[in-house]
Amino acid sequence: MNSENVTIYDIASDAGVSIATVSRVLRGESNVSEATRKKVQDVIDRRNYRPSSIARGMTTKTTHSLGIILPKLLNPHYAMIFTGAQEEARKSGYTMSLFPWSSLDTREYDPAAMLAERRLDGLIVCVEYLPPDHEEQVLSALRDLRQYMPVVLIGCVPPAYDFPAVANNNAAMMQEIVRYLTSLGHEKIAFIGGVEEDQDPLRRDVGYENGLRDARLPYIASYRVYCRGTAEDGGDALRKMLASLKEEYWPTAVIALNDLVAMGCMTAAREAGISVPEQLSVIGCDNLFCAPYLVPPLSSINTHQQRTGARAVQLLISGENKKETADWELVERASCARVKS
Amino acid sequence: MNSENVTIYDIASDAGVSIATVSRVLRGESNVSEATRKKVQDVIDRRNYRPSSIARGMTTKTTHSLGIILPKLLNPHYAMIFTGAQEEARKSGYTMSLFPWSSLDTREYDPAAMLAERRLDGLIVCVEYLPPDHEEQVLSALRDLRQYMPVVLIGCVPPAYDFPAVANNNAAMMQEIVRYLTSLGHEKIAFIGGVEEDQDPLRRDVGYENGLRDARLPYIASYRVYCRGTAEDGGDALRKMLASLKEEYWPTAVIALNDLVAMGCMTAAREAGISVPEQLSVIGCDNLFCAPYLVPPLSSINTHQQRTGARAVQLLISGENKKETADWELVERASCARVKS
DNA sequence: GTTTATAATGTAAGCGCTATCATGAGCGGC
DNA sequence: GCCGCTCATGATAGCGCTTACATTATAAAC
Repeated sequence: MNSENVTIYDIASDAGVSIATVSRVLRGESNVSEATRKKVQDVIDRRNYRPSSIARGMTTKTTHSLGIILPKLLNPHYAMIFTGAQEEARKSGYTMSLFPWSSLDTREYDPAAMLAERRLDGLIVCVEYLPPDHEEQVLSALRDLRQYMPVVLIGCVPPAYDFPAVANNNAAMMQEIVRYLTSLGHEKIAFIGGVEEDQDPLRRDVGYENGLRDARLPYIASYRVYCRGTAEDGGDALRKMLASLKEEYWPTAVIALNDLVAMGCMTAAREAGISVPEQLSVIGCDNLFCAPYLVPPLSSINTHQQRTGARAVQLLISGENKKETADWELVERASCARVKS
Repeated sequence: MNSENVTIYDIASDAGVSIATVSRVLRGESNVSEATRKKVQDVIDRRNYRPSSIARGMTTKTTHSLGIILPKLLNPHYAMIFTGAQEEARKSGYTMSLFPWSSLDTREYDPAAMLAERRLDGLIVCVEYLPPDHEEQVLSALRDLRQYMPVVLIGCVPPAYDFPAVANNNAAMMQEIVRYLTSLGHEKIAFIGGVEEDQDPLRRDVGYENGLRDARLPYIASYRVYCRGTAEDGGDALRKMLASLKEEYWPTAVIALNDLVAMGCMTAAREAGISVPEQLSVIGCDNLFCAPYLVPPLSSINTHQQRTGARAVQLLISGENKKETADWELVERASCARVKS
C-alpha cells in the first residue's frame, strides 16, 4: 500500500539501537532500560510501525490464527457457535477464519492443501451427521490435518473418534423431550428429521426411540419421517406424514430435528388447518433467536452454542485432549400443550 | 505437530534437485523438464509435503487472507453477507476471517494493531449507522488501516466516504415501502427504528419521510419511534407508541427498520390483541430466512446479502475503486393488507 | 583497584520460501 | 569445429522477524 512498509530495521536505525533491542521492546521483554524503551517506543509510534505477524510466524512457527469448519453459517445455530468461538479466540489474540464444510471433501479439494498450507494454530470442526460412506473419508481428512494442527470437534461426535471434542448429547436431549411430551399426556409422538440409513449411537432419533421405550410407547414407523434439516424439508415431511395417515392416527406431538424443521412443521400444520398446540404440539431443538417470535412461540432445547464454541477454542488453545459434553436445557414455550383427553 | 515439518529442502534433497527446482514445480512454472517435474512431484506426494504459506508470504508480501468486520454475526443479515463474501473469497483461494466491530473501536484496541499486523490482503467493513461522535473515530481508524490493506465498505455508506463500497440505498428502499403501503390505502404509517440524532442522508428514515412527502401525507412525530435493531427493542417501541396514542390514532401500518424489529412488533401487536395484518400491517427489511414462517408471513425487502458480500470481495480483489449500489426488491407476503375503509 | 556477577545491548544465524542471476548442457548454423 | 542460442537447473540473496550467543557497560564485592 501507499506507506512503504516500515520494518524493524527502520525503527532500529531511527532509534539508534539494534534490531534485537527493538524486538525486545516489541515483545515487552524486561531486560531493556527504561530510557531505551521509551526512545524506541517513540520511534515506533511516530513511524506508525506494525511488526509483521507473518515474519514473526516465520521463526515462532505460530500464526495466531484458528480455523473453523461449519456445515453452513446461514443456520443461526452455527452462527452462534462461530460467534462464541470467535470471541473466545480473540480474547487470546487469535483470529478465526471460516472454512466451509466442503474443505474436507476430497472430491472437491485436497483438504490438507488449503488448510495445512495456512499453518493454522488449530482447527475446530463442527460435525453434523455423516453418511457412513462419507464418514470414513472425512475422518481420514481430519487425521491428515491433525499432522499439521490440533483439531477439536464440536457437535455430533461418535465416541469412537479419538479427538478432543465438545459433543452434544443428542440422545439425552431427545429422550428428555419425549419424557416432557409424555408428561403432557402425549402418546402419538412423531419424529421428523435425520437420515434413514444412519446407525450412529449419538443420533437424535436414538434418543427418540429410547424415550418411547422409557414411556412404554410403541415405535410406530409412520411417525418416523426423515428429512434434511431445513424448514422447507420439515414442512414437506410433515405434510407427507399426515397424507399417509388416517386422521384418527395423526400424531398429537411432533419432535423436530431442529428449530428450522419445527418452523416448517408449524407452517405446514397451519396451512392444513391443524392448530398448534391444541391439535398438535411441536418442539424443536437449538432454540434459535426466532423461536420466541413464532406463533405459537416454539418450545425448544437451548444448547448453549456460544458457550460450546468458546469451550472448543479453550480446548484447542490449552491442548487438552478432553471430550466434554455440552450442557443443554429444555425451554418451555407455548408450542406444546397437554393433550386433550 | 507430530510429523516433523518437511520443508522444501527435504524435498529437494530427496529428489536430488535444488530448492529452486522444487519451488518451480510447486508453482507450476513451465520451464521444468517433464522428467524432473514428475520426480519432484512424487517426492512431494510421498512425503506429504505442504509448502508453508507463511514462508511464501514472506517474500511475496501476500497472505491470501481477507478480513471482514461485522457488527454482529448473530443477525442472519450479516451471516448472509459473510457467507457470500466467504464463498467468493474461496473461489480465488482466499481465506476469510471475522473481526468484530469492536476491532475498530479505539477505546478498546488500537484497531490497526490487531488488523494491520495480520497483513491481510484486504478488509471488508460492514457499516451500520454510526453515531456522529463515533463516526469520525471509525473513519480515521479505517483510513489508518487503509495504509496497510485495501478496504471495501458494505452497507450504510455515506457518499462522502472515499472508499470503494457496495452501498445499499436505504432511502429508496424505504420510499418504495411507503409507496407500497399507501397503494394499499394506508395513511397512518409508523416507522420504528434508527437513532434519533442522526442526519445521515442514507438513513432509512429519510426514505420514510420522502415517501410520506411523495404521498402528500403529513409527518407525524408520534409515528416515528426510535429503537435499536433487535426484536425485543422493536416490540418495546411499538408498545410504547401505542400506549402514547389514543386508539383512534393508532397507525394502520408499521415499517420496521429490519425484520428483527418487525418480529418484535408482530409479537407485541398480537399480545395487545391487535391482529396483523387486518388491523395493523407490518413490513420489515432484510428478508431473513424466517420471514416466511412468521404469522402472518412477513413482507420485507430482499437485499441480496450474499450477492453483496460476494461483490465486495470482487472489488477488493480487483482493486477497483468503485462505489456500487446493491439491488433489492420488495417481497410481498401476508403481513400487509389493504386498509379497511 | 581489580575481580565478578548482572543488566543492557549488539551480532548473526536461521525460519522456508521466492526470485534473480549465473551456469551448463544441448544444438543448429556457418 | 566454433559461435551463439535456448532451455533446464543451480546458487544465493533476501523477506522481517526471533533468538541464542557474544559483548560491553554498570555495579557490587573483595
